[in-house]
Amino acid sequence: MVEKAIRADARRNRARILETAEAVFAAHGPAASTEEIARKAGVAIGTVFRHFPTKAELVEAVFVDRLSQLAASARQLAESDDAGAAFFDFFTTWAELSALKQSFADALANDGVDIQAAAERGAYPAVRTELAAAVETLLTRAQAAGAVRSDIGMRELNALLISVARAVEQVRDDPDVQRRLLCTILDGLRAGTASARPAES
Amino acid sequence: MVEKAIRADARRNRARILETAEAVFAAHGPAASTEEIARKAGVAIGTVFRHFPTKAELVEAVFVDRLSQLAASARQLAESDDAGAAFFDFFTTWAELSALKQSFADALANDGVDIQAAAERGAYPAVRTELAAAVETLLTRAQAAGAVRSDIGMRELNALLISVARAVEQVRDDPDVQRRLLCTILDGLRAGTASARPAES
DNA sequence: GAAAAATATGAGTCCAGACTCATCTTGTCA
DNA sequence: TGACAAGATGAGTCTGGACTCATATTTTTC
Repeated sequence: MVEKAIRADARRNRARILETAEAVFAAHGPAASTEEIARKAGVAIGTVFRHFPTKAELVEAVFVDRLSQLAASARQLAESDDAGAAFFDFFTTWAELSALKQSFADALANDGVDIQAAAERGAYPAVRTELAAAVETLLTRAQAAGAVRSDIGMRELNALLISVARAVEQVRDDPDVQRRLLCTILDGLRAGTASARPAES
Repeated sequence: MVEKAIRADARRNRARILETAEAVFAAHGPAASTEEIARKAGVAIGTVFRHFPTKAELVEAVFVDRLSQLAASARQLAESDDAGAAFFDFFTTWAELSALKQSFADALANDGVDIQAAAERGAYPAVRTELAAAVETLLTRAQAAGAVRSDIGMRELNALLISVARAVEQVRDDPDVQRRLLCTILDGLRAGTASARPAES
């Protein structure tokens, strides 16, 4: 069962393509041409299609990669003692990780318009579910701890996360603006904001 | 100087195309094909190109239309006595108007990626400036009245507006979720949330 | 180190969608 | 109502970008 027949250069190329695709999608959105990715990765276009038979699969691979990172981060934070801090930390991590990934937010937003085919099968739905579960844990615990307003659920949070990713990216040139923006949104999420308003850092 | 040589049917067609384009872009994003718009508008594709020589110009026309509406709304609200309410009302109007316009939010977000050429000339920049000015008035007055936190400026607000448009649209199927989402964001914007927290409606 | 298998190459195919234009139709105006 | 210019038509052109495949290069294996 241990498939070990992958040639070393093939593995290297695959990683390189994935990496490049991530950067290119971030810069030009998922509409960026496969040819550009191939060129920047220093391989022929045929090589890209060998590893990712369709463009949708390439896009999917990039997202699965990102989502995995975020899910891992969420799971780790879920073990923290301070449920409130864990929640807000995740939100911040999310904003940071998303900041450079325009296409990421896009694809999440329409969830299956750009990557219809891919969204139905493969690793994508699994990772997405995984992430959702981890985030839900964070939210529930933070609400139980009285740190987050209790009138919102996963749908609200999801929509908010996606839009935060976009908003933050929009002002990526100015970290101060980013911070204030994030702070504003987080303040809205706090439970009965009258109580636990920490001093501005 | 009064150019009055526009044939009646031409004016009708133009309006029809604009209207249809708005709907189609809303449904499928700005990548929707010109041919589809022509078909749904009941005209030949050549007619679309007669009125809007390039696709970018068609997209621009649709946005200018929307932006004008919003600018008008903002200007009107700016004359209200209650600066705080005016600000929050505008936010709500914005969210509603944006709710059905995916491409609208997109185009605003990247402000000149999809419509590069168009953004540089024509009515677009003018209307955009107009809207920005009206919104700035609303913000400044609301802050002066102590209704909105004073640590944010137009950049933060802008990014927030765009993200709200997206977020709201994402959950357009559920008005309750929409309301809670908007409420969360507005709460974050209020000044020293400790003071003026109205009862949950 | 040579055969075999896996992988890389990139010119070429194919197609969708923007845009053109020769020709036909219709509103306008006297 | 006739004439003519503005407008409409849609088959056809052109282009960019996804995807293929015959051939050339590696790796791997023994």
